[in-house]
Amino acid sequence: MNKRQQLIEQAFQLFYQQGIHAVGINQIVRQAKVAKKTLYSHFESKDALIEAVLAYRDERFLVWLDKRMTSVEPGKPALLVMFDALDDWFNNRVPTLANFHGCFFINTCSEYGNPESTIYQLCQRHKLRVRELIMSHVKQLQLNEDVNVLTDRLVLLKEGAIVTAQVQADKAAAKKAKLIAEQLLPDASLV
Amino acid sequence: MNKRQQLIEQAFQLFYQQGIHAVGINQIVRQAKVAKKTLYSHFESKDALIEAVLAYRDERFLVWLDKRMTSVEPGKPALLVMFDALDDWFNNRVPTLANFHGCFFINTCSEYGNPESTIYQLCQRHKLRVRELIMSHVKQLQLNEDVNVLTDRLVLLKEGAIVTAQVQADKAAAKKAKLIAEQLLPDASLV
DNA sequence: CTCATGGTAGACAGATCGGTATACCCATAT
DNA sequence: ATATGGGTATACCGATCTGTCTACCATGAG
Repeated sequence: MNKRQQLIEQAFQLFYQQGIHAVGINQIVRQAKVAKKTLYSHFESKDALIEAVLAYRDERFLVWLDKRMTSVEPGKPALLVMFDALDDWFNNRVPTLANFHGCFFINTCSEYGNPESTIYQLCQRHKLRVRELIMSHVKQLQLNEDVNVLTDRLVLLKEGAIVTAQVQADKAAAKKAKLIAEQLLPDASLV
Repeated sequence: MNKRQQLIEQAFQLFYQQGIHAVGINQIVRQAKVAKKTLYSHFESKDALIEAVLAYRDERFLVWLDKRMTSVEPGKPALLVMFDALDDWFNNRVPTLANFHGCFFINTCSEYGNPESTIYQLCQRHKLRVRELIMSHVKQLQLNEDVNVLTDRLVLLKEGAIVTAQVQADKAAAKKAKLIAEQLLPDASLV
């Protein structure tokens, strides 16, 4: 019973469902069944807790996506299965990621308008890490074209799908994005 | 000097740059140079003000986008110029829309997790209206394919570009999305 | 046994929140 | 001449926020 982890996980749940500013410290400690003093012995402020929550979610999300993408043949299948994974996420078939409420990092950036802030930059870093993961699979395609270009396009489709699934409540957004991705990826996965 | 409008515009500026929850009523009236009582004579609560701000931005954005898209030949050029318009927005070349801080409606949904709330639904409605605008131009293509499918794809690219420009600070996101859109749109704009 | 450690429960402090009330000002229309 | 409507400025209310402090409890090591 690691209190620190308990706090992080409970804080994430609340932040993700209701937004960070809308959730108070008292609510977190109450639901985590932890004394307020314990929270402040582990984290020096609410901001420090938020940063820990971002790191936790970053890790969770990347491990999950990496596992899904390496569970099939490398190259085109791996890139396409990413959209199947997103589809599972949007439709709440991934308990690890909690009930879908959009991308936690996009949401957090929306709440913290200032790009100079540590919190904002942690969100950017997460997106960069996801991009790196996708790019590593794009490289397996062994294309002549620029790897960055194709990576950017897939990332853009992914972000578009996430936001559409959230705001428009379009649970089929991942499937739609996948169809576009299929058009972007060359038929011969390995030359 | 319409005080009501003054309040809406100043509130929008602050909400858009800092997030709604992060901005207090006192800050709004101070910067709008309006007495607090005047605010509450025009709006019965902060939520009512937020709703008015959403309606204001909805109108502004749609008029702007509509003008841009009808300023060129209908069909494919109109759909592609949308991405040029987004590019201008992302790079702060559209004073009407204020300095780019992502999509105000996506940001607001991120802060108001509950899809049942009026505020959330106003955001959805805005996105639906933008979709309708895009679809009206897709129809001009006179395609055999399903109009909804192509519309959804263009919307997805648009959302992806907005989020990428915001979180990743990728100011070229619109140009990248445009290249994908060109690939999706048929060469012959009118059969 | 003793005592340090890490925990609980919750009162408290100081600031700020949304919203109301008071007191005053001033232009215009009757 | 005066009454009224819309505005200003600001004190105030109760609630809630982050963060601190006090007092107590349990457990395991020396």
